[in-house]
Formats: sequence, structure tokens, C-alpha cells
Amino acid sequence: MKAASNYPKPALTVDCVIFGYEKGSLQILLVRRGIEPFKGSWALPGGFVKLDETLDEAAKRELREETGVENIYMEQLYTFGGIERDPRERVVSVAYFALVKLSEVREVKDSTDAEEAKWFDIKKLPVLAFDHRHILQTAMERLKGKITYKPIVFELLPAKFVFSDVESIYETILNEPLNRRNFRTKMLATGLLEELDERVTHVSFRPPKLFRFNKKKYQKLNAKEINLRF
Amino acid sequence: MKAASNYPKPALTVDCVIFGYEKGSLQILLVRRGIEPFKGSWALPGGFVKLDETLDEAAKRELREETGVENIYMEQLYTFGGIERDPRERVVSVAYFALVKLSEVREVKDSTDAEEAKWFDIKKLPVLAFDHRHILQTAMERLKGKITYKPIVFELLPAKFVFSDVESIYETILNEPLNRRNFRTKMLATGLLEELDERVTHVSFRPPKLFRFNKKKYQKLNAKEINLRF
DNA sequence: TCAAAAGTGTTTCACTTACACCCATGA
DNA sequence: TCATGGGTGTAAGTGAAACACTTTTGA
Repeated sequence: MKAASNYPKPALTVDCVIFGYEKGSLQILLVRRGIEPFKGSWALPGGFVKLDETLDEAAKRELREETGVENIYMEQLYTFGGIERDPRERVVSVAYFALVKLSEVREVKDSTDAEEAKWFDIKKLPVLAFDHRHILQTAMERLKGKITYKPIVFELLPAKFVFSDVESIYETILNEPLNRRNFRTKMLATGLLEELDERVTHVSFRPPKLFRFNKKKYQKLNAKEINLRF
Repeated sequence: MKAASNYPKPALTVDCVIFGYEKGSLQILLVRRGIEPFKGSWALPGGFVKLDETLDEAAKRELREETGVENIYMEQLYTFGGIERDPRERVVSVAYFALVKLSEVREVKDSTDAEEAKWFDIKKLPVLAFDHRHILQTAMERLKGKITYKPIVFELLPAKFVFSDVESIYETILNEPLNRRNFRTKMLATGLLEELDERVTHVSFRPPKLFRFNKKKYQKLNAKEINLRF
């Protein structure tokens, strides 16, 4: 195989911003670094890209290693190529952004995990290694933008969920209170939520209905944008 | 300097999708390849990333080399990391996407250009090298999406322009006819266009007014989204 | 019966959409 | 005077925003 260039090459990594949601709190998964640089501090899960795997595969591998879950919503976020990102050598990092259902992750993760990994509330984060704070901020902006035209928030929720969770996710991500009445009307108007014949029980207030996201119906819309501006 | 990894590294390149607009036609700049692979066929301008330049700098360098113009609208598009992109070796490419004013480019380009570079109408493209067709399509989608909330089309137009050019760009990019009346109303409602006391002359119909995009006013809005859905 | 959250009705206002008409110029 | 694109008025329809009220449960 001929070389395409004689230039020395930057190292290439993937880093993953993994979001989860639970009880009104938006969270992300961080790992504690076991080696220098930034040994002991928290960082986004990530690693080097191998020659025989695509970028998507590399990101998926990292994601699986940390969460133990497959079939996760994932997309490429942005590529960070500053010169001084890593004190050791030039490292270019392709960042990915993932949404997981915490209900499915918890059990698996604790069993398979060797190094220390932990979920942090997005509002109570530690200092992060490298430029990971910047990557995270880019991810937040992407998330904020995307939920206004794609119903991706359901990737954060279990199969059956309550309406107020949906609203709460939007409020957390958009960082503003929303009008409950109008939120509900507009969200239901998409026709993508199925009302189930089930309710939450044992709550000391009017028991809320459970809903399910109709993924098949959404896929039939075939990538068409939906108005989800609240 | 310690190495961060012992993995063999993929090569890293940048490729630029450079858009221009002239007389109702959306165009992109392509270069003819002088070496194998794909020798003789057309490709996006691009090249290897050097160790001492950021990704943005690398893209800007390529852009300047091809067009001779500085201060161009440019943003990172997406990173393509398939395994078989280049038959020689593993190459990951960070694609950029740029909008240039053809009126400013033409003169400069012809004088500085060594290799063959040419503007193609987006509707009459040759076969492209590598996965560049795919990259271009991604760029088109990004452009299509972005003009509905950012007034970036003015990066394609000279300082003074006629209203019908703006509409024509939107129609070309969105690939659908628009209602002239409503387009004008909504576009003017943004308050970002200044009507000048000047008109086009020597046309055999009612001479159109010239407009100018008020960039300063737009920057004061500070990244806020604008509704430009037509 | 009270607190807490679920769930609904309705009015107002703004913007979008559609259509039709007039205007200014050079040939 | 005609063809050509430039430029405007406005009614009807649709959807967003705001607000207040009713419902259901366990404690």
C-alpha cells in the first residue's frame, strides 16, 4: 500500500458526550482518568481510532465499553483540531454525541465496568480534562437546537413514560420554563405519541397516563422536520 | 514529546466544498487531479493537515490557494471516516463548507492558479473522485437547512444586490419555486436589508432597487435564530 | 378536606398564504 | 404600445400565546 502523504500525522481519537435523563435531571457520563496527563480528573469517554474501524464504529465501541448498551442514538458532533489540545502530541478528536435510556444502562454498566465511570448532573459538573468542557458545551448547543425539530428526547426516556417527563426534559435542555398547556397541545399535535390505557399508580395526586413514542410512524415521515419549538 | 498512542495513525485531510452564485446558478469549485488515484478526474479542493496548523487553518489555506480570497464564510461540515475512502491508505477527511462572492474571486483566481480549477453549475456536475459526491451532498443538505434560520446567502452576493437574486438563491438551494410577494415581505421583515437610493440601469423593465445586507445589525442579534422558512 | 400534579376550554393575537393588481422601463 | 420583470394591498386561514378552570388521587 502506497502512502498518500509523507507528512507526519496527528493522532486521531473519538470522544463521546453521553446524555441520560432521570427524575428531572439531565446527566452525562464521565470517566476518571487513570494516566497522565490529567490523571485523576474527569473526562469524556474516548480513545484512539484504529485503522480497521470507521469513526462511527470507534465511537460505538467506546460507548459500548462504557455503558454496555447497544442500539444507542448516536451522531457525529464536531471535530476538534486545535494544536495544543493534548500536551503530549498533536491529537485531533472527532466528538460524538449520544442519548441513552438510563433505565437500560444502569444494571449493565455496573457489572462490566473496570475503570471508574460516573453519571453527573449537567448542572453539577467537575472540572474536565483537555478541552472537554468546550466539547460538552458544543454538544449542549447541538442538543438544544436539535430537539426543536427532531423528536430525539424520547431516546432518553423508557418505552413508557409520563407527559411531564417530556416537558421536564425540554425545560432542562432549553433552560427555560414552558407553558404546560401549550406544550402538551403542540406535542400531541405531532401525532407521534400514543396514549396508553395505563396509568402510574400509588401517587398522591391524579395518576398520570402513560404514553409511548410511535417510532414507526415517525420513520414514515422520513426525516422530515417537525415543528417542536416551544 | 511523548507519544499519546502506539497505534498506527490514519492520514488526515481537509476537503472544501466552495459555493458561489452567479446569474441564477449555484456553483461549486472543483480541481482536476494531477496524480493517481483518480488522476484526471474532478475533486473537491483539499489536502493534508500539517502538524502545526489547526483544522480551520488548514481549510483556510486550501481555500486561499484555490480562490486567492481571504475573509470567506467558512464552517466545518462533517468528518468522513470510512475505511476505503482512499485506495492508498486510511484517510480521514474533515470537510469544510464555504460561501464566496464570485465577483471577488474571479480576477484573483485566474492569476494565481497553477493547477486546473473550475466552477461548475451544481446541476451539471462531472463525476467526482473518492467519496466527494457524498461530501457534496452533505454540504447541500447543510446549506438547505441553514438558510432557513441564518442569513448566510448574502455571503454569496456582492455588497449591493437586487432582491430577485436573493429569491433566486433561495429557490435554487431549496429547489422549489417561492411566492415572490411573500418572500419579499418576510425577508424585509427581518429588518436586515437596507434599501439603497440606487437602481440598476439600462434594463428594459422597471429598474429594480439595490439593497445591502446590514451585517452590523445582524451581529447585534448575536447568533439568535431568524425565521427564514419560505 | 387538602395538597399536588394531571388534564382541558377558549380567546386573542400574529403571522402565513394566496391571489390580484399596478408600475417603470427600453425596445 | 407592448413585453418584462419590479413592486404593493389585502382578505382569509392557520397556528401560537396566554390564562383560568376542573379532575383525581393519597394522605
